[in-house]
Amino acid sequence: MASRIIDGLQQAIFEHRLAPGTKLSEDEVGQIYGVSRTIVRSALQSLAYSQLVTIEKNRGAFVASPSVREAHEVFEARALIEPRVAAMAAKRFNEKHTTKLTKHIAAEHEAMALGDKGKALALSGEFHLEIAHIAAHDVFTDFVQSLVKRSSLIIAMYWKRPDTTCESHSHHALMKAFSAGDAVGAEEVMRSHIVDLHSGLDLHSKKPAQMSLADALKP
Amino acid sequence: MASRIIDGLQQAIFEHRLAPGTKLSEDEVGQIYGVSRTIVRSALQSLAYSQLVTIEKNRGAFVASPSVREAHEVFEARALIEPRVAAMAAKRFNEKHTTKLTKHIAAEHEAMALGDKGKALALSGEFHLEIAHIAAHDVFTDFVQSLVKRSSLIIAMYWKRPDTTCESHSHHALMKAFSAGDAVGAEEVMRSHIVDLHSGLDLHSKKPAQMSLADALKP
DNA sequence: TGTCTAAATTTTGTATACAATACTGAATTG
DNA sequence: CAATTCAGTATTGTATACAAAATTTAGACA
Repeated sequence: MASRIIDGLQQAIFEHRLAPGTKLSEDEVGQIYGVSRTIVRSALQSLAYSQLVTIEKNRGAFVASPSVREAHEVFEARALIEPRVAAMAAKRFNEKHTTKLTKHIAAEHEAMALGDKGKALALSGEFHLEIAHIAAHDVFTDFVQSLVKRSSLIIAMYWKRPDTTCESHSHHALMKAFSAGDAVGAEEVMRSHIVDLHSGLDLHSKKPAQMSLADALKP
Repeated sequence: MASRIIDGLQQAIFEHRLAPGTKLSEDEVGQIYGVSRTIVRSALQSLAYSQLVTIEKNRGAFVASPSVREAHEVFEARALIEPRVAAMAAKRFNEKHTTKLTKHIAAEHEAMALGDKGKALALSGEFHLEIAHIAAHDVFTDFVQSLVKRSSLIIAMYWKRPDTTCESHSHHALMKAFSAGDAVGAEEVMRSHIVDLHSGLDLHSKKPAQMSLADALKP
């Protein structure tokens, strides 16, 4: 099944084990996962839809290397959509959601304490996706999922301070607004949280390092 | 190339020549377009990604049949995103855009006058997409494109009055706001235009006709 | 008749084979 | 020595072949 390959590549991209620009040869990927190119092609096509991979005709697939401009756009989109989603979630929030999100925040803390940056980043993204699920709006959920995935790659590329993840505070504040059923508050907290994330990026560097070159140094 | 098949199927879906629920057999589609199943599968996967087709494991692909709920969600999303896009477009608007949109509106009028409902619907969707291009925000443009496509299918299924298309007035008002560089005005016109479209749907019917049954009557 | 079962058929899922295109590098030439 | 051409190699694009699953059909039985 292709989903195993999609997940594997996604994870590797988010954790920067596959650097932006890296060539994803169909044969190579197929041998690693023990499947034929047919499946790999399907997986790569799927990853291309979610913009984590770029496919060039007759040249193959590469790990995406989002531009500074694209990074801005993704966070502008999040700043428009997610506050609305948070407001919707606040209106539907109940006890079950509390326990689920609480666990999530705890897991984030733990990952951060252990210094597992990759896992912390993944969990932080899942938190936003979980909120969309609570809002129970499939169209917005799809958008948020897409934006969160792209953000994971963008953060992996452009995050200013490799040490800090600095998220948990906002997530706690969101929880509070949800518990109080405060839609307006949740909306505002979410907006400023997204703006924070956006401003935590270093989007002034001339160009993202073209990793395919770095890769070329290897042999 | 798969794009020919994607376009062909899309057009057929929008124009209701392929009814929601219709089975899209890989072999059948492949023979029609003179390509192998490989290409057809790729095309169907692409259409599934844009939600115009539903793929069920081991059962195949079917023309999507968006639910009433999905219809509401799509237009709610449009009502959030497109006004913002319109405001951005208003700020970047110039002469070249005027001529392009004017032509577009004329074409819509013509199609409507000729009673070509399918073409009028397609042009109306393209108008919204054109605005997104003017706004020059790739992320929002992708979202608008996706939403417009889904809207085309939804309108084909749920539109109240088969005769009226009733759009051109709003499109003209949008043009006016753009020309004046009036971002706030454009935003508001767009919002009410989307709400109009939304309320032009008949979303009270118990269930969309399951066309696969109607199809079964054929032989 | 109507329903259940099982073989036969069709259709999708996956792997492989062949074709077309792009990449690599050595030989050649200015 | 730089640039260029032209094989040879490697990789992607597409078609086909085989495997697995679902659907259909036929027949048995009540």
